[in-house]
Amino acid sequence: MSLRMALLTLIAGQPRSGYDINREFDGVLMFVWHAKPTQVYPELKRLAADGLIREQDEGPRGRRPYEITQEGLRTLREWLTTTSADHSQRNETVLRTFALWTVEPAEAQAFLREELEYHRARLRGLRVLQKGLDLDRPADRAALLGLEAGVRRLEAAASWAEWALGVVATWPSTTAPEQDTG
Amino acid sequence: MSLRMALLTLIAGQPRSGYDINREFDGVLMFVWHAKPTQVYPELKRLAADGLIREQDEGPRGRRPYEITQEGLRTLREWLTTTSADHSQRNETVLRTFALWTVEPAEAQAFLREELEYHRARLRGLRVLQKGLDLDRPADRAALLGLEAGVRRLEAAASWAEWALGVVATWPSTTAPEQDTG
DNA sequence: TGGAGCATGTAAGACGTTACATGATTTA
DNA sequence: TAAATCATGTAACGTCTTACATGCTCCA
Repeated sequence: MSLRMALLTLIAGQPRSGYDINREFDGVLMFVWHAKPTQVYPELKRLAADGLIREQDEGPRGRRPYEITQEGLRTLREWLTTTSADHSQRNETVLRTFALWTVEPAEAQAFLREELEYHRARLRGLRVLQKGLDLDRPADRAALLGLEAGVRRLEAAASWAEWALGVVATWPSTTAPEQDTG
Repeated sequence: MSLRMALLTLIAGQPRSGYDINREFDGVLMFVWHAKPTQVYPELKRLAADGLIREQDEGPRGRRPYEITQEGLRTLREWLTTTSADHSQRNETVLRTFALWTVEPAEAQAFLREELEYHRARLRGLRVLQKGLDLDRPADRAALLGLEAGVRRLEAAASWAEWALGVVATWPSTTAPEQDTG
């Protein structure tokens, strides 16, 4: 259900084609929602068939931009005000962390260093995007909040990885299990 | 693929039945991984058929606890060391945030207050769990890192919601659009 | 003119959820 | 002895991914 709402949210902000949406799913929205092109295009057709979005005139290079309809906007508002958010998440970084005790501390540290680097790089990207917003546009004012959520999450993830690296440094090797020194 | 790894991770930490695992997916692991009982039970059967886990003697009340095998542990280590984590995420709270400009500021604030309360409540729960860990057990040492990741994420989410409430307070009503006062 | 990227799609299969089913054990 | 909870499952359906297909346009 939420893929529909993700598409409506993007198109409500400004008219977009499937291709535009796919680029967002690969970029900014990677930490919010994502879908493959093969899922996006048929869903856009369905939204149009249901009257929630409308195909605009074909743009350059065969683009098919969609705009939101009154009915689409109404559906989006209803979703926001009458249903509550699903808080269940899937986070592979944390899942792997729970299994880290099964590998050598050196391997665990390699994993954490990779995570640290990844989150730092993403953080830089988000901050650039945040500066590009036009706060006179209501949709961009909301995007500011959304991007700030991403920035704070990435900062938390990066500082966690740094902290975890220090903790793992104190772990005994798995092949030479801990022994008391008494 | 990662559901298998989530199950292996849990069972590697200590033997567990499907029921145990379902309770974890509903509780601690809600921000890490989740699956419904109807997906968990068949997957456990498959893992056992593949020799990655082994059914122990039937416990009280018809419980069927599984323990990890050497082959299962080897598979888990290989996953950790030879593949890298998928960082794509789905976060309905942030998705909804991008659409918040379509509703009245008062409705947006109600949403943010609900989020704030939710994250604060979860945070308290995680901190209790973290205190219950036995750091002499390697699996619990890894769990400490995992739970800390959750704590930091929830802290970030709560402080973001507080900040966002302040920002939304400055938004003009959608029915009475902004006008310059000059 | 040939390669990279633009832009949209179909089909098959894997993964995940919802609805439903079953029986045992503990507690009131 | 009735209700709540424990504990495991099947079937149908919906969502998402992977593999494959097509043609256009920009740039070197």
